[in-house]
Formats: sequence, C-alpha cells, structure tokens
Amino acid sequence: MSISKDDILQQLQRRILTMELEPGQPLDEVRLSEEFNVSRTPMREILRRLAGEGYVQIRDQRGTVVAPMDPKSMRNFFLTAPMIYAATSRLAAQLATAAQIDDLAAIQKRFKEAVEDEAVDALVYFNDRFHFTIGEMADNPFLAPSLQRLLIDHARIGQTFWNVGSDGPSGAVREASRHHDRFLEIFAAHDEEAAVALTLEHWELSRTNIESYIRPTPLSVDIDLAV
Amino acid sequence: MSISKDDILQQLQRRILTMELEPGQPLDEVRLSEEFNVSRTPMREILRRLAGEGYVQIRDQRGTVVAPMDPKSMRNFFLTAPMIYAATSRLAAQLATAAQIDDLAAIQKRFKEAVEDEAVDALVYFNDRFHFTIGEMADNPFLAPSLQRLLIDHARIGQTFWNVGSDGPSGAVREASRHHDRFLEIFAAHDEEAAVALTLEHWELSRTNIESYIRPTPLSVDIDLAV
DNA sequence: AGAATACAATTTGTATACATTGGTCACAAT
DNA sequence: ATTGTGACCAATGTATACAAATTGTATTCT
Repeated sequence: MSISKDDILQQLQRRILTMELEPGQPLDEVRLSEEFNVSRTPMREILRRLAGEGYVQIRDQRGTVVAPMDPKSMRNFFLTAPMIYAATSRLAAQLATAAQIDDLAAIQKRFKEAVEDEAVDALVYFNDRFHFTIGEMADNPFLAPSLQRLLIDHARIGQTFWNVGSDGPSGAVREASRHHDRFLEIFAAHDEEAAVALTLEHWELSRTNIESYIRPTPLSVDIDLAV
Repeated sequence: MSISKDDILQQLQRRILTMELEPGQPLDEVRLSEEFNVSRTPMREILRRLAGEGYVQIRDQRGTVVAPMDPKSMRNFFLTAPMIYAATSRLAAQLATAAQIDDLAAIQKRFKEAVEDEAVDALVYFNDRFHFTIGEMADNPFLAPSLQRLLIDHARIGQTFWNVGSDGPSGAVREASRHHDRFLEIFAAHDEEAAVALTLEHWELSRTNIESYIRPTPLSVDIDLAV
C-alpha cells in the first residue's frame, strides 16, 4: 500500500510548523512528488490545499513557497490572536463532548512526554495539535479558518519559546503544560468564563516570551559613561 | 483569447452567492469544464480553490457540492458575525488608503444603481463586494478567511433581505445603502469608533430582517378562542 | 565594462488517456 | 417482502505527454 494524500498533507504541515521548511522557502513540485512517490497531479492538489489553509503561497506561474513571515503579519498576529483564541475557547467550553476531551487529553499526554524528552519539534507540534483540537471542539466553521492561520504562525513565531536550556525545560514550558491540564478540567466542567480567563492567561505567557525574543530586553545602560 | 481561470472562479463565486447554484447542489467537473472550455485539470483546480474559500465542499471520491446551509451553521453565523465584522471595520478605518476608498465608492455606485434598477442579484453581489473590500482594507490575513466565509453565508441567508416588493425597494434596502455611504465618510475620516458603531448598526438592520424571514413574526394570537 | 537581447534550460500549466472507486440496479436467496 | 450479492456504469483520481511561461546564460553591441 502506498502513502495517502492526507498523510503527505499532514507531513508537510508538520514540517512547516516546525520550520524544517523555512518561511519563504520554495517548494518544487517535481522534487516533492518524487519524494512521496506520487505524480505531479496529486502533488499539485496537495499544494493547492496547503495554500488554501495558509501554509504556503502559490504565485501564478512562479511556483510555491512556504508562507513567509513578515513584520506586518506579526502585527496582525498580535492584534488578532487574543480575540479569536478567546472566542474559540468559550465555544469549546460550551460544546465539548466527552470523546473530544479524551482526544485532547491524549494529545496533552504526548505533549507532556515531549516536555520530559526535551524534544522541541514535538513540543511545537503537539502544542499546535492541542489548540487545533480546541478549535474543532468549538465546531464553528466561521471561526476555524482564522484560528488555523493564527496557529500556523504561532507555532513558527513561538519556536524559541519551547527551546530547552541546558538546565532542562524552562519554567514557562512547564507552566504552559499546567495550563493545558487546567484547560482539560475547565472543558469537562463546561465553565465558559474560566475558559476565557485561562486562554488570556495562556496567551499572556506566550506573548511575553515571544516578545522578549523578538524585542529582547535591552542591554543594561548602567555603564560608566565617564570619559 | 480565452477565458481566464480567475474569471471562471469569480463567475462561480457569483453564482453561488446569488444562489443561482443552490446550497448542496452537486457540481460536475466534466460539465463545468465543457461549459468554460477548459480541460478537467484546471477545472478541478478551480473547484479545489473554491473549497479552500468555503464556497463548495469536496468529499473524497464523491465529487463537489455547493456548500450546504444547515441550521447549525446559522447559529454559528449569528454568533460569529458581529465580532468579526466589528474587528474588520475597526482595522479598515485605521488603515484605509485613498485608493481603497475610491474602489469602495465605485462599488457603492454600482450598488446604488442596483437599488434603482431593483436588480436583486446585483444587490446581493455588490453588497458582498462592498463588505469584501472592507475586508481587504483591514489588510489582516488572520481575519480575512473568517470574514470571507461569513460573507458567503451572509449573501445567501440574506437573499430575501434585498427582495424588492411591488412598491419598489424596501426601506431597509435604502437604509442599508445610506449606511454604505456613511461607511465611506467614516473610513475617509479614519474614525475607528464610528466605524465599529456603524458596523453594529448595519448588522442589526440585516439581522432583524433576516430573522424575520427565518423566524417570521408569529401570526396574531388575537383570535376568537371561544368554542 | 555594462546594457540589451536572443536563446537555452528549468519549471509551471493544460490536455488527455487510463485506473479506481462509489452508486445503482437487477436478481437470487432467505 | 426484505436483504445480500454482484455486475455495470458514471464520475472522480492519477499518470504522463505536451505547451507555455519564466528564469538564467551567453553573446553582441554600444
């Protein structure tokens, strides 16, 4: 049996989220179709689908590139994420089914393993899957597409967030993991307000860390200026 | 010269928005490719793109149908639209350029013509284009996909809104048109708060009319119950 | 040397033939 | 009568050959 198109799609998504495929990097149809042992036709279809989901950009007659990340999109990201995340969490808390919460718990289990294994790529991926699944729980086709686009850039912008120092996972990583555990409890209790509050807390944790990377805390100015 | 793929895409979008193609209706690749004089390959690509934008649904090995409209999606629509619309308008007010406002004015001109011509399809279409263009002004790739999906169903759900009675365009239609004129002024003035307020006003007008169709005002209960 | 242009090479886009799958209908068995 | 089986048909999915377009390179002219 051969690899399915969905598998190829998912694998490319993972590579893009973990930045194994870098923003702006061109993707060659022929190379990819050879790598995955399919002809160009289905490969092109997969790339079109990735474009529809915001993972890649296709420019007419000029091929496909991994969706770039420019400063403007950063601004929009910080502007939009809290609103969409909060709305999604509220709906998820309203509508969560037991089966969905089980799925979410399974993802969180693998996330925790990644924390202990200090596996950055796995952290990025399962964190994405965790929040993506919350999106599915919200069951709102009008909200989902924006959420999904946010999650793509969140995974990529936040790459450094998960970086494991020489002294093991950072406190922030462990706190994010505790947040996830609390999400599970809150969804089981269908507590909308708590879901929104935790979402904003989770966002702040992420935002602070991301910003400290993008705009690092300036070096101390407390030096001797005497000449 | 032959018809371009973008033209075909746009034409199918228009047909779906005006419900010339009805929700749930199957779309045959071969028939469409013959109608537009292209081979199946580019036609399939166009359908894939329409699927990515939410105009149609593609089920594996079972073909394409115009995106259906079920009661659940209605609930989500009313839940989500005000938030996304308000956020979009705020950003559009912030960022509107003179050229964009000119574009918007051009669309509004054609909208007004449709009001006078009592052309329902044109009303539906140019109203959609008006709000779609506001979305472009907001220039936020994280918000746009949700907005676009909302606009698809707004055009379709609101179909009856534009219906022209025997006594010409309804007051609601004329009021919607006045709202559009005010949008133009507000964007030119970059007045964010006014933009949000007008958006909610515009939404209320639309919502009230739509709901009175979906859930018609109950027949009078003031009848003779005596037996 | 630098700019412009013609040409070659690479890559994307399209058409079409072939393969596979899902649905329908007839028919047999229970 | 209802349900299960299988063959056929129609429609979607894939491979591949060919066409068109873009990019890179070499050559020529100023």
